[in-house]
Amino acid sequence: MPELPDVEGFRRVAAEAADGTRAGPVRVRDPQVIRGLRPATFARWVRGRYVKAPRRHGKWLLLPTAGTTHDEGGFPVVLLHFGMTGMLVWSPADEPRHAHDRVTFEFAHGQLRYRDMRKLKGIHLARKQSELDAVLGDLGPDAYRVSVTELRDRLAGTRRQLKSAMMDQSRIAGLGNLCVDEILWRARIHPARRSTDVDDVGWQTLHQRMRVMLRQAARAGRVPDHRSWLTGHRDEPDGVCPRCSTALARGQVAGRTTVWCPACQPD
DNA sequence: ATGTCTGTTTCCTA
DNA sequence: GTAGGAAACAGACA
Repeated sequence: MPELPDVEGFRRVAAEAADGTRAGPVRVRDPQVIRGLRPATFARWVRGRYVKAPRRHGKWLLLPTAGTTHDEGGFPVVLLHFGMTGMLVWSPADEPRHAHDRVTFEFAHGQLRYRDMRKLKGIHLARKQSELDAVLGDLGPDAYRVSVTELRDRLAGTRRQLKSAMMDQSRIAGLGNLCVDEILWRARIHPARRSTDVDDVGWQTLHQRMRVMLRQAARAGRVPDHRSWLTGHRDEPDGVCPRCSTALARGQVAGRTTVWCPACQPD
Protein backbone atom coordinates (compact mmCIF):
# COMPACT_ATOMS: atom_id res chain seq x y z
CA MET A 1 0.00 0.00 0.00
CA PRO A 2 2.25 2.81 1.13
CA GLU A 3 3.97 4.57 -1.71
CA LEU A 4 4.62 8.28 -2.10
CA PRO A 5 0.91 9.29 -2.26
CA ASP A 6 -0.01 7.25 0.80
CA VAL A 7 2.88 8.61 2.84
CA GLU A 8 1.92 12.12 1.76
CA GLY A 9 -1.49 11.37 3.25
CA PHE A 10 0.16 10.21 6.48
CA ARG A 11 2.20 13.42 6.49
CA ARG A 12 -1.01 15.43 6.39
CA VAL A 13 -2.45 13.37 9.23
CA ALA A 14 0.60 14.20 11.33
CA ALA A 15 0.63 17.85 10.26
CA GLU A 16 -3.05 18.49 10.90
CA ALA A 17 -3.15 16.69 14.21
CA ALA A 18 0.22 17.15 15.83
CA ASP A 19 2.15 20.00 14.19
CA GLY A 20 3.29 22.41 16.90
CA THR A 21 1.99 20.25 19.71
CA ARG A 22 3.85 18.45 22.42
CA ALA A 23 4.19 14.69 22.64
CA GLY A 24 3.13 12.98 25.83
CA PRO A 25 3.92 9.37 26.63
CA VAL A 26 5.10 7.14 23.81
CA ARG A 27 3.87 3.58 24.11
CA VAL A 28 5.72 0.83 22.32
CA ARG A 29 3.38 -2.13 22.04
CA ASP A 30 5.72 -4.12 19.88
CA PRO A 31 9.43 -3.52 20.57
CA GLN A 32 10.42 -5.08 17.27
CA VAL A 33 9.09 -2.03 15.43
CA ILE A 34 11.60 0.36 17.01
CA ARG A 35 14.81 0.02 15.04
CA GLY A 36 18.35 0.91 15.98
CA LEU A 37 17.85 1.72 19.65
CA ARG A 38 16.06 0.37 22.69
CA PRO A 39 12.32 1.08 22.78
CA ALA A 40 12.55 2.67 26.23
CA THR A 41 15.31 4.96 25.00
CA PHE A 42 13.26 5.90 21.98
CA ALA A 43 10.26 6.74 24.15
CA ARG A 44 12.38 8.88 26.46
CA TRP A 45 13.85 10.89 23.60
CA VAL A 46 10.49 11.68 22.03
CA ARG A 47 8.31 12.32 25.07
CA GLY A 48 7.95 16.00 25.83
CA ARG A 49 9.18 17.16 22.41
CA TYR A 50 7.18 19.45 20.11
CA VAL A 51 6.45 18.00 16.67
CA LYS A 52 7.36 20.51 13.97
CA ALA A 53 6.37 20.57 10.30
CA PRO A 54 6.24 16.89 9.27
CA ARG A 55 8.13 16.20 6.05
CA ARG A 56 8.27 13.38 3.54
CA HIS A 57 11.08 12.02 1.42
CA GLY A 58 10.15 9.17 -0.87
CA LYS A 59 8.29 6.66 1.25
CA TRP A 60 9.74 8.00 4.51
CA LEU A 61 7.85 10.26 6.87
CA LEU A 62 9.99 12.59 9.00
CA LEU A 63 8.81 14.14 12.23
CA PRO A 64 11.32 16.78 13.31
CA THR A 65 11.00 17.90 16.92
CA ALA A 66 11.85 20.92 19.03
CA GLY A 67 12.25 21.54 22.73
CA THR A 68 9.92 24.53 22.91
CA THR A 69 6.92 25.94 21.03
CA HIS A 70 8.85 28.64 19.20
CA ASP A 71 11.93 26.59 18.32
CA GLU A 72 12.33 25.46 14.76
CA GLY A 73 12.05 21.73 14.20
CA GLY A 74 15.29 19.80 14.35
CA PHE A 75 16.76 16.80 16.09
CA PRO A 76 15.80 14.34 17.17
CA VAL A 77 13.81 13.40 14.07
CA VAL A 78 11.41 10.48 14.16
CA LEU A 79 11.64 8.47 10.92
CA LEU A 80 8.79 6.21 9.89
CA HIS A 81 8.64 3.71 7.05
CA PHE A 82 5.42 1.85 6.41
CA GLY A 83 6.62 -1.22 4.60
CA MET A 84 3.85 -2.94 2.75
CA THR A 85 0.95 -2.66 5.16
CA GLY A 86 1.68 0.24 7.49
CA MET A 87 -0.29 3.42 8.13
CA LEU A 88 -0.44 6.40 10.44
CA VAL A 89 -3.76 6.97 12.18
CA TRP A 90 -5.02 9.79 14.34
CA SER A 91 -7.50 8.61 16.97
CA PRO A 92 -9.19 9.87 20.09
CA ALA A 93 -7.38 8.60 23.16
CA ASP A 94 -10.30 6.40 24.16
CA GLU A 95 -10.55 4.64 20.82
CA PRO A 96 -9.99 0.91 21.41
CA ARG A 97 -6.60 -0.33 20.39
CA HIS A 98 -6.33 -1.98 17.02
CA ALA A 99 -4.51 -5.32 17.00
CA HIS A 100 -1.82 -3.87 14.74
CA ASP A 101 -1.22 -0.64 16.62
CA ARG A 102 2.48 -1.13 17.32
CA VAL A 103 3.44 2.29 18.68
CA THR A 104 1.27 5.17 19.92
CA PHE A 105 2.27 8.79 20.46
CA GLU A 106 0.06 10.56 22.95
CA PHE A 107 -0.90 14.22 22.41
CA ALA A 108 -3.28 16.55 24.25
CA HIS A 109 -6.18 15.99 21.87
CA GLY A 110 -5.63 12.42 20.73
CA GLN A 111 -2.97 10.04 19.64
CA LEU A 112 -0.94 9.22 16.60
CA ARG A 113 -0.79 5.50 15.98
CA TYR A 114 1.71 3.59 13.89
CA ARG A 115 -0.36 0.66 12.67
CA ASP A 116 1.22 -2.16 10.68
CA MET A 117 0.22 -5.76 10.18
CA ARG A 118 3.40 -7.16 8.69
CA LYS A 119 6.33 -5.56 10.41
CA LEU A 120 8.56 -5.36 7.39
CA LYS A 121 9.88 -1.92 8.30
CA GLY A 122 9.60 0.27 11.38
CA ILE A 123 10.48 3.46 13.20
CA HIS A 124 13.95 4.96 13.55
CA LEU A 125 15.24 7.91 15.52
CA ALA A 126 17.89 10.31 14.23
CA ARG A 127 19.46 12.29 17.06
CA LYS A 128 21.96 14.00 14.78
CA GLN A 129 22.77 14.46 11.12
CA SER A 130 24.92 11.36 10.85
CA GLU A 131 22.06 9.20 12.09
CA LEU A 132 19.74 10.82 9.58
CA ASP A 133 22.22 10.11 6.80
CA ALA A 134 22.59 6.52 7.93
CA VAL A 135 18.89 5.96 7.26
CA LEU A 136 18.13 8.26 4.32
CA GLY A 137 21.56 8.76 2.78
CA ASP A 138 21.17 6.31 -0.08
CA LEU A 139 17.83 7.66 -1.29
CA GLY A 140 17.58 9.44 -4.60
CA PRO A 141 15.66 12.71 -4.99
CA ASP A 142 11.96 12.61 -4.21
CA ALA A 143 9.92 11.58 -7.23
CA TYR A 144 7.52 14.48 -6.90
CA ARG A 145 10.25 17.13 -6.72
CA VAL A 146 12.70 15.77 -9.26
CA SER A 147 13.30 17.81 -12.42
CA VAL A 148 13.05 16.25 -15.85
CA THR A 149 16.80 16.61 -16.32
CA GLU A 150 17.58 14.88 -13.08
CA LEU A 151 15.02 12.16 -13.80
CA ARG A 152 16.68 11.43 -17.12
CA ASP A 153 20.19 11.57 -15.70
CA ARG A 154 19.37 9.20 -12.88
CA LEU A 155 17.43 6.66 -14.92
CA ALA A 156 19.13 6.71 -18.30
CA GLY A 157 22.48 5.50 -17.04
CA THR A 158 21.40 1.90 -16.61
CA ARG A 159 20.49 -0.92 -18.95
CA ARG A 160 17.85 -2.25 -16.61
CA GLN A 161 14.19 -2.51 -17.42
CA LEU A 162 12.63 0.91 -16.89
CA LYS A 163 10.16 -0.33 -14.29
CA SER A 164 12.96 -1.81 -12.24
CA ALA A 165 14.99 1.41 -12.39
CA MET A 166 11.99 3.56 -11.46
CA MET A 167 11.30 1.47 -8.36
CA ASP A 168 14.93 1.67 -7.26
CA GLN A 169 14.74 4.06 -4.29
CA SER A 170 18.39 5.02 -4.63
CA ARG A 171 17.70 6.44 -8.09
CA ILE A 172 14.29 8.04 -7.48
CA ALA A 173 12.56 7.86 -4.12
CA GLY A 174 8.86 7.26 -3.64
CA LEU A 175 7.57 5.09 -6.47
CA GLY A 176 6.28 1.58 -5.86
CA ASN A 177 4.58 -1.08 -7.90
CA LEU A 178 1.23 0.68 -8.42
CA CYS A 179 2.63 4.13 -9.13
CA VAL A 180 5.08 2.85 -11.69
CA ASP A 181 2.47 0.85 -13.59
CA GLU A 182 0.15 3.84 -13.61
CA ILE A 183 2.83 6.28 -14.76
CA LEU A 184 4.14 4.00 -17.52
CA TRP A 185 0.64 3.39 -18.79
CA ARG A 186 0.00 7.14 -18.95
CA ALA A 187 3.32 7.71 -20.71
CA ARG A 188 2.58 4.82 -23.09
CA ILE A 189 5.87 3.11 -22.34
CA HIS A 190 6.22 -0.64 -21.91
CA PRO A 191 7.40 -1.53 -18.39
CA ALA A 192 10.15 -3.83 -19.66
CA ARG A 193 11.59 -1.22 -22.02
CA ARG A 194 15.31 -0.73 -21.44
CA SER A 195 16.19 2.54 -19.73
CA THR A 196 18.87 3.12 -22.34
CA ASP A 197 16.12 2.91 -24.94
CA VAL A 198 14.09 5.93 -23.87
CA ASP A 199 14.67 9.09 -25.92
CA ASP A 200 14.39 12.73 -24.84
CA VAL A 201 10.75 12.97 -25.76
CA GLY A 202 10.17 9.83 -23.72
CA TRP A 203 11.79 11.33 -20.63
CA GLN A 204 9.74 14.52 -21.06
CA THR A 205 6.54 12.55 -21.30
CA LEU A 206 7.43 10.29 -18.42
CA HIS A 207 8.24 13.25 -16.18
CA GLN A 208 5.10 15.15 -17.06
CA ARG A 209 2.82 12.13 -16.57
CA MET A 210 4.54 11.28 -13.32
CA ARG A 211 3.96 14.79 -11.98
CA VAL A 212 0.28 14.80 -12.84
CA MET A 213 -0.28 11.31 -11.52
CA LEU A 214 1.55 11.97 -8.25
CA ARG A 215 -0.19 15.29 -7.67
CA GLN A 216 -3.62 13.75 -7.99
CA ALA A 217 -2.74 10.66 -6.00
CA ALA A 218 -1.02 12.64 -3.25
CA ARG A 219 -4.10 14.81 -2.91
CA ALA A 220 -6.18 11.66 -2.45
CA GLY A 221 -3.62 10.15 -0.10
CA ARG A 222 -3.56 6.97 -2.18
CA VAL A 223 -3.38 5.80 -5.77
CA PRO A 224 -7.03 6.22 -6.76
CA ASP A 225 -8.80 3.18 -8.15
CA HIS A 226 -11.00 5.39 -10.30
CA ARG A 227 -12.28 3.81 -13.52
CA SER A 228 -10.31 6.26 -15.64
CA TRP A 229 -7.06 5.06 -14.03
CA LEU A 230 -5.22 1.89 -14.88
CA THR A 231 -5.19 1.17 -11.16
CA GLY A 232 -8.99 1.00 -11.23
CA HIS A 233 -8.79 -2.09 -13.41
CA ARG A 234 -5.75 -3.99 -12.22
CA ASP A 235 -7.61 -6.27 -9.83
CA GLU A 236 -10.16 -7.42 -12.38
CA PRO A 237 -9.33 -10.76 -14.01
CA ASP A 238 -10.65 -9.53 -17.36
CA GLY A 239 -9.68 -5.89 -17.04
CA VAL A 240 -9.56 -3.71 -20.11
CA CYS A 241 -7.61 -0.54 -20.84
CA PRO A 242 -9.72 2.49 -19.83
CA ARG A 243 -8.27 4.35 -22.81
CA CYS A 244 -8.68 1.89 -25.68
CA SER A 245 -10.60 -1.09 -24.23
CA THR A 246 -7.90 -3.57 -25.19
CA ALA A 247 -7.60 -6.48 -22.78
CA LEU A 248 -4.91 -5.64 -20.26
CA ALA A 249 -1.76 -7.71 -20.05
CA ARG A 250 -0.55 -9.10 -16.77
CA GLY A 251 2.79 -10.58 -15.91
CA GLN A 252 5.97 -10.31 -13.92
CA VAL A 253 8.37 -7.47 -14.60
CA ALA A 254 11.28 -6.81 -12.28
CA GLY A 255 9.89 -9.61 -10.14
CA ARG A 256 6.64 -7.82 -9.44
CA THR A 257 3.08 -8.22 -10.63
CA THR A 258 2.76 -5.83 -13.55
CA VAL A 259 -0.27 -4.67 -15.52
CA TRP A 260 -0.05 -2.84 -18.83
CA CYS A 261 -1.95 -2.25 -22.05
CA PRO A 262 -0.39 -4.17 -24.94
CA ALA A 263 -1.89 -1.72 -27.44
CA CYS A 264 -0.96 1.57 -25.73
CA GLN A 265 2.37 0.28 -24.49
CA PRO A 266 3.86 -1.81 -27.31
CA ASP A 267 6.95 -3.82 -26.57
C1' DA B 1 -3.36 -28.64 6.66
C1' DT B 2 -0.66 -26.84 3.01
C1' DG B 3 0.68 -23.93 -0.38
C1' DT B 4 0.28 -19.47 -2.83
C1' DC B 5 -0.33 -14.66 -3.02
C1' DT B 6 0.53 -9.68 -1.52
C1' DG B 7 1.07 -2.13 -2.69
C1' DT B 8 8.55 -3.22 0.42
C1' DT B 9 13.27 -3.67 1.13
C1' DT B 10 17.68 -6.04 1.72
C1' DC B 11 20.91 -9.53 1.12
C1' DC B 12 22.97 -13.18 -1.46
C1' DT B 13 24.34 -15.69 -5.69
C1' DA B 14 25.13 -16.30 -10.48
C1' DG C 1 26.34 -3.68 -13.32
C1' DT C 2 22.31 -6.69 -13.60
C1' DA C 3 18.83 -10.39 -12.67
C1' DG C 4 16.68 -13.58 -9.80
C1' DG C 5 15.59 -15.77 -5.50
C1' DA C 6 14.89 -15.83 -0.64
C1' DA C 7 13.99 -13.77 3.56
C1' DA C 8 11.96 -10.50 7.01
C1' DC C 9 6.57 -10.63 8.51
C1' DA C 10 1.43 -11.67 8.95
C1' DG C 11 -2.50 -12.50 7.00
C1' DA C 12 -6.14 -13.89 3.15
C1' DC C 13 -7.55 -17.29 0.29
C1' DA C 14 -8.08 -21.79 -2.43
